[in-house]
Amino acid sequence: MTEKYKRYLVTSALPYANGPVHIGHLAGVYIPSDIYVRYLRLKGCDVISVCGSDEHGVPITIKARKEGITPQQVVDRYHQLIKTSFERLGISFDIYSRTSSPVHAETASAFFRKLYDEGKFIERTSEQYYDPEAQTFLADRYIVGTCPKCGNDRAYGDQCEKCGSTLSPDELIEPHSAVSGSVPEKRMTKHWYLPLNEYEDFLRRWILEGHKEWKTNVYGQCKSWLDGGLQPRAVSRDLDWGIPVPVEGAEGKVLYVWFDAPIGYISATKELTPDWEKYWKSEDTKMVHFIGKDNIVFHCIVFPSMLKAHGGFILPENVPANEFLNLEGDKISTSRNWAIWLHEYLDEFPGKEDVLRYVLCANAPETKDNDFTWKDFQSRNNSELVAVLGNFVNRALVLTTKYYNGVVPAAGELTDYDRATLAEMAAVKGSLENNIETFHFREALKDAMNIARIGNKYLADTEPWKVVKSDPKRVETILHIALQITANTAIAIEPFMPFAAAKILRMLAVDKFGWEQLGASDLVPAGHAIGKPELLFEKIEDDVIQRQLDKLAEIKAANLAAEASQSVEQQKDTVSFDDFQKMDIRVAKILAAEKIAKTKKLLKLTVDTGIDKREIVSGIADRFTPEELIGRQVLVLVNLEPREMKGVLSNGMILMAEDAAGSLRLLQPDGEVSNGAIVR
RNA sequence: GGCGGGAUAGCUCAGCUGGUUAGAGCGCAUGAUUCAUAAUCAUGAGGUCGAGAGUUCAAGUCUCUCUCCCGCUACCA
Repeated sequence: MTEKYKRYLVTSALPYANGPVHIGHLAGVYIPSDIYVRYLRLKGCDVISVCGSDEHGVPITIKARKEGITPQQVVDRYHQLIKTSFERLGISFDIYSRTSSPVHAETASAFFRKLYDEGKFIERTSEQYYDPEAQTFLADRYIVGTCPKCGNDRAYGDQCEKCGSTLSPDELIEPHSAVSGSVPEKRMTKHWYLPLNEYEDFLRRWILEGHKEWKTNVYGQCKSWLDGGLQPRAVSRDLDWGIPVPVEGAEGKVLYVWFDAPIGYISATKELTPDWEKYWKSEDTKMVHFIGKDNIVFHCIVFPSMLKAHGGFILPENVPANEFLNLEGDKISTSRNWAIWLHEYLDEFPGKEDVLRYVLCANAPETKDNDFTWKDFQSRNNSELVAVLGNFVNRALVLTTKYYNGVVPAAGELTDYDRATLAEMAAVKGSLENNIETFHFREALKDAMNIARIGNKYLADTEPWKVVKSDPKRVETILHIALQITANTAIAIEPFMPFAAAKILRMLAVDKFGWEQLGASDLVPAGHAIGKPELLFEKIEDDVIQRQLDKLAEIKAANLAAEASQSVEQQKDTVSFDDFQKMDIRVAKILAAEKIAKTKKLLKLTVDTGIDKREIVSGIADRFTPEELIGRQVLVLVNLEPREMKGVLSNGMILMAEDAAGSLRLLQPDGEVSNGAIVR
């Protein structure tokens, strides 16, 4: 399968430079991509691995504003941190660039301009929120208000971070600008859109017919989008942080971050090599995008459409997207600090880069979301890395040192068992290659570890420590073979654990091998002096793990405390008695309740308000069943402006009490009163 | 509600185009062993393959219905 391609271009999702990298990013994207790339390099393939920081977009400007620094300062900080953390973990990008680089600005700008000039965009004018005081348009993120769902008074126009619900700015209660605090108004603004719908046929043929081999999660998601019909997507935004739209009269507009970010792969390649075009424009290049599942649509639908619209570029041959990694049973969350940050791990576990690489690969969320636990981390280190891999290498080296003073003995006549063992070792290669090339890295890692298992079994079966007393000549052969297996182990684990591989080579006092030598039984020649044996991995004791668990427990406690302190909202502005009197709240009885079809949360309630019998729509179906509501008396705001939802007219609002934890309660008179009783 | 993914031994996961007694690693039990970081090796116990129905000579593997988890999405006054 590799003959068809002369070279490889491997991209890894650009980390967003508003925070450090955590284990979820690593397991999902960077470890798999690095394994793939290291494997190809070891094979001698022409391969480049490109990545960089994604440094534009609204969240970065918000973070900057919050901290009172410039967006550039924010991205400088995280770019540096991310770049060095990757290096320390041995992630071997050929280039780690950034989207604020001049080359990128030029590349993205030219890309846009070409599509613009060729009429590949459509222009649309629409209403957007505008801050009259700061004289700027406001992205949804920049509009702050009270969440209609949970009452959080710091919800953003696109999402409430407290209850997690997705919002639009129109839904916010008392919306105001995060920039100036003024009340936003709507103004007309012009933007450019990429008409994805025009690429539907091409995408269908290319993905649904041409790439059935893609992972089921990727293929399924693409199919879902294509079947749903694609819409034109805006490629520009009103913002002052980003790459200016290179069109006359587009002042104050920048390229939308999703448009500019993937072009970052191209610019990074340009920065890496003047030969960049052969990687991007030559049909005999195999391009592979490593991403997380949140990025599937961009990399399979949007970016390919961009490339197609531009013309001249190749398309990805595969997009191996992983699912998400959880941490100790809970979703990893940057804002809640529920994560293991790479830079912290590197500081706290010096010399254990490979342990993290190993565990994250062995437990990678390849087919479904997975859970990282410290206990599993410890167990994999102690009973797999130490006991199987480290132990085997140590046994072979120590025996050689002990019996032959560190000089590799010559092999005599091989027994059938020797030959069978060597054959078994050589057979690993095929399976290992196949698994890596089809992106089954968990299985591939097992294959690599198998070589050490074969070695342990070989030593246990041949018992050199016993035979040395009766047949010292035979032991020379045994250890010669054990050392060959050791050298093979170093080759096989290199893509996964480069540090350990290098250490084995150092202890064997040999140069790096090529991938094609895997399976060979003449890697370490007789008479060669090996180095001093050292431990490859060390045991991790309970107290180390406990410390990490304690740390997480503290974070959890801190989060709970923070939630509790926020749980009681501040009192709202005073209202006049007149205003209060305008609200007509009555006791009403729920006569009927039924779920509205095609919604998850909406209930259609028929209530007797005393005044009349009317229908009210309420979004509480996930908390209450119709049965438990019928017959109950509740409080209803009866003179609320009617509103239609899902085709049902809602005449009023059921009043409920909800606390910060999201617990929802009906309000009910403490005894039966007649319907229509006034609440005041 | 719509769409996508997942549900297989105590735990983490393999099981390709349906075909002999359902596999691996860890954990557990028993035995062997002591070169090795109490590390290894062998053997074994453990599963009505989420539930139900169907197609078939034959289903973990195909079809339908349902349940539960995880995403995305939807007009949650």
